Amino acid sequence: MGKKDKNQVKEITPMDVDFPQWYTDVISKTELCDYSPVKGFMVIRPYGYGIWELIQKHFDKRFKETGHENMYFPLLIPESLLTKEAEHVEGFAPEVAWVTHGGEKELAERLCVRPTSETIICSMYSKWLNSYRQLPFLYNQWCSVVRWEKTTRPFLRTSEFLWQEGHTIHETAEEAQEETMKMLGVYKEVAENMLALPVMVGQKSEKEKFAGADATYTMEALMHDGQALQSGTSHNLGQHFTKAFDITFLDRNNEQAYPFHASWGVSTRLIGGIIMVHGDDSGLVLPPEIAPIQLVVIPVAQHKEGVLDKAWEIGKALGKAFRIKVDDQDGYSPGWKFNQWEMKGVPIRLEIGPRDIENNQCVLARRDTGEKVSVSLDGLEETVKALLAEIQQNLFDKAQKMREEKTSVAADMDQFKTVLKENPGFVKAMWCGDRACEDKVREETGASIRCIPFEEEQETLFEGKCVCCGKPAEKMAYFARAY
RNA sequence: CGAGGUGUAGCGCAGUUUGGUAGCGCACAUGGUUUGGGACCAUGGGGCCGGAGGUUCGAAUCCUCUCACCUCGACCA
Repeated sequence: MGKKDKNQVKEITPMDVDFPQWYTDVISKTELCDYSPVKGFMVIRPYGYGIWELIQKHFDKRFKETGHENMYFPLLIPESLLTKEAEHVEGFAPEVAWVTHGGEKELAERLCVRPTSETIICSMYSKWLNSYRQLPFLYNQWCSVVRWEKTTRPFLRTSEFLWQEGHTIHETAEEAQEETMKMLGVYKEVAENMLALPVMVGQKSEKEKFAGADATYTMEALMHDGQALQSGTSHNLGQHFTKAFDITFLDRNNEQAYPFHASWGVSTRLIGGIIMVHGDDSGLVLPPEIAPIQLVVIPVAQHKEGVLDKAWEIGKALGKAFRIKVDDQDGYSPGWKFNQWEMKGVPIRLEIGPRDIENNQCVLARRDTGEKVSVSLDGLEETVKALLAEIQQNLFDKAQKMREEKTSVAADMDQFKTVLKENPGFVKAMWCGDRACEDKVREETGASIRCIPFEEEQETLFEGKCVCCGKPAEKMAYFARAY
């Protein structure tokens, strides 16, 4: 894009100048969300909610394909339930909101607004489960949760956020682990194929794991500014909650046993990830799979005979196969519309004017590259379909390339600091497993362990010496500063 | 919760130092000319200057106290 064009989008601060400002500019100018009267609570506007609905659709489809059913649990959880699992309450207590009154009357027991639903769900599971024949329980719920955050940012960290939480119960530890890994795999697949977000997957350190889990697995995406975003987590909760909530069943040996539990979630934070991975100085760039509008038809010289009719004819035909909009607003120049829809991240713009109609063609402009081509109106649906697929793939490839460019290795602390400063992003380094080393890296560099990759992705760097203490280390970890 | 910053029309800002009729750009409305990368002319509507106290003949401006929001840190999806 030329200099002149860049200057035309006056409303958005360039990324290089001020990345956080760029982010807030983009979300407000594109009307994804707005601030509400209550701090930390955001209003998701139609365009932003449209993206969320599509994200939901893709994940929900895969959840159902993997055997899960949706359900819904209440918003409020009695204090006595929340406090049953010790690690869990310790982790969440500082950020729960409490309901103390019903009308004017003080409640006998205060109720918390769910920060997550393990406790209320397990309290019900214990009523429902009797026999191994009923297992596994494969349930999910779409809802919102509240965590009273001190610092909030739209989509990335809000006091209330929309998410899904899957809660499954299994006969054996192996099955719970299998489910945990399977859902992490589903997350990665949808993130990469539908949201075009390349993610690193792996395990969280003890320090970073979920309060009340045996193990937490995560997918981590890398943003344009080199910071990582935890984009989804899958927890193996072992028997922490099943024991605390006395969930028991008669097993195959006719003995009472505690089952094994897994939970997994993704949230509206993903929208923040999409913005910060794909966006540019002109605004949003949306992957076709989750774009509320995949193609916008812009009539040129629309006052002229036949132009609007043709635009609508094309729009209606394409509308059967794609999510489209015909921008026939009067009083805005085509140039203004071009910029407007570019800012909104619509993958393809279709221009149709008198010259095109004469030649039985139209102009297609792609958002990801800015490239414009004239194509025939014959076979247009196929052309558009292929182009959308190409854009989807290109966005993923670009993001992956960016991540690779922003990934460094470090042998020791000095090198760690240098590479992180010169090329902010992921730093691959050996880690001995000691909490002290993890803390020290964090303290001195601001980077935390984002994930410890699985066997197949593991490498031994620098003769297996811990980046911090130099002692033998078996595992390589991905470090980064994070949102 | 620590450190900075900002609150004036829907949005972006000037005006505050030195108190004296509340302004500019964009957006909005109406009419007209335009329309292949943010068109132009004319006319018009819109404000307890975040809130509460105080000083003063007079406060957006000075003083005190508050509230909200943004950014950066510490903590989390």
